[in-house]
Amino acid sequence: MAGKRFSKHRSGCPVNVSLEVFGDRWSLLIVRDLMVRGFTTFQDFVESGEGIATNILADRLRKLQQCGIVTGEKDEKDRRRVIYRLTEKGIDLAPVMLELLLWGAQHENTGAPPEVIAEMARNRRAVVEEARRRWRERDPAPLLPWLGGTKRRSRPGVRGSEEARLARGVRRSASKE
Amino acid sequence: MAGKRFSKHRSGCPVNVSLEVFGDRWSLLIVRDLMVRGFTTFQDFVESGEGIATNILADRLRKLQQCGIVTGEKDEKDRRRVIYRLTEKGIDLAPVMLELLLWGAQHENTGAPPEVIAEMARNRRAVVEEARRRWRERDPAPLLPWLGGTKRRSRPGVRGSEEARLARGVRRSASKE
DNA sequence: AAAACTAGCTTGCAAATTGCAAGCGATCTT
DNA sequence: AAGATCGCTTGCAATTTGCAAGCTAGTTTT
Repeated sequence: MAGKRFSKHRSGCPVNVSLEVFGDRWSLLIVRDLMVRGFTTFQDFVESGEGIATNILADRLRKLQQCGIVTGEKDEKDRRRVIYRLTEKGIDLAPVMLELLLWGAQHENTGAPPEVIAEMARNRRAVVEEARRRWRERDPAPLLPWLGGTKRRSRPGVRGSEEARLARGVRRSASKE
Repeated sequence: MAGKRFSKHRSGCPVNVSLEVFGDRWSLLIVRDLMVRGFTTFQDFVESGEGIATNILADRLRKLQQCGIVTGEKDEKDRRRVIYRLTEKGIDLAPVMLELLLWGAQHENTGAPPEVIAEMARNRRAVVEEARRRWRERDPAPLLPWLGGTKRRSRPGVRGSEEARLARGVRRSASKE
């Protein structure tokens, strides 16, 4: 009960531990796609624009499962498929993801519309809460349509000002902040 | 003016761009040490516990300077020394760092006192504002004493409940959130 | 002012990780 | 029964890392 400290980690600093888990080019992109783009299958990631190699993808999915951020279960309807989902530990990365997004959008040359970014920065809580809601209710519609890979839209036509509503903090949880 | 999109990046997604800048094991640890431990010199990082190799350190410091997160200027008093500091773009990573810290502390086995973490989670704004204040005023005292490498404490003896005060959000900026 | 020392790198090299292409077994589809 | 598809695995070359050693400009000691 009192022998090993911080098990396998190089240092007990939480920042270091977090980076040991997903401090590389790909892990958080996978989490992003699960969280924000409604991806669920291996194929989704392979076709996902940034061009991850399949061996790396398989490796990262395995590691993310091992540390409890992602689950993978066989699809009932097509037994070849594995359906990947975020665990609660995984969806808890939403604030990290959001801050990463805001920083990148504010300081680098990205494809994100500045007004939307500004609104998101103003309504951080609402954005995170919306991400959580989608995860809870397994809503597969992508959270940020301007991200590009808009596959699997639920009802085509309802979307379009989705990100604007979101950024404005329409959801009830946005009362204070 | 209308030729190349998103200059050198693989995809215009802000998350991807951010990860291209500091998505590796070491970059954010360097930023952390500059931000919360008051590190300023090459030597500080070398002795910093996690054991970064000097070639990697030199490389990361160079890259962080190239993308405007860090500056390096010769020390007036000892011309061998280079003093590294965060730019404003660099200190803007404080929210990312905080969320990374909170996630790690809440979900992994780390050395962070749970009560302090809980308080920090409750007072995110105050913590970030305190980090900014220290950066603005060039206050070299480490922000998180329990992080370990407590070098260069300003007045030894005043410390000890520093992190507790911080977490409780003592600073004026913590009024709402 | 010579010798010894220090800070911040650079270099060389072995080991690990990555990217790319091809292959493979299990599961649909026709 | 013959493809096509899905989620991987394997092989291999290229890049990146970790470790030790060296090197240069500036500093302290003698």
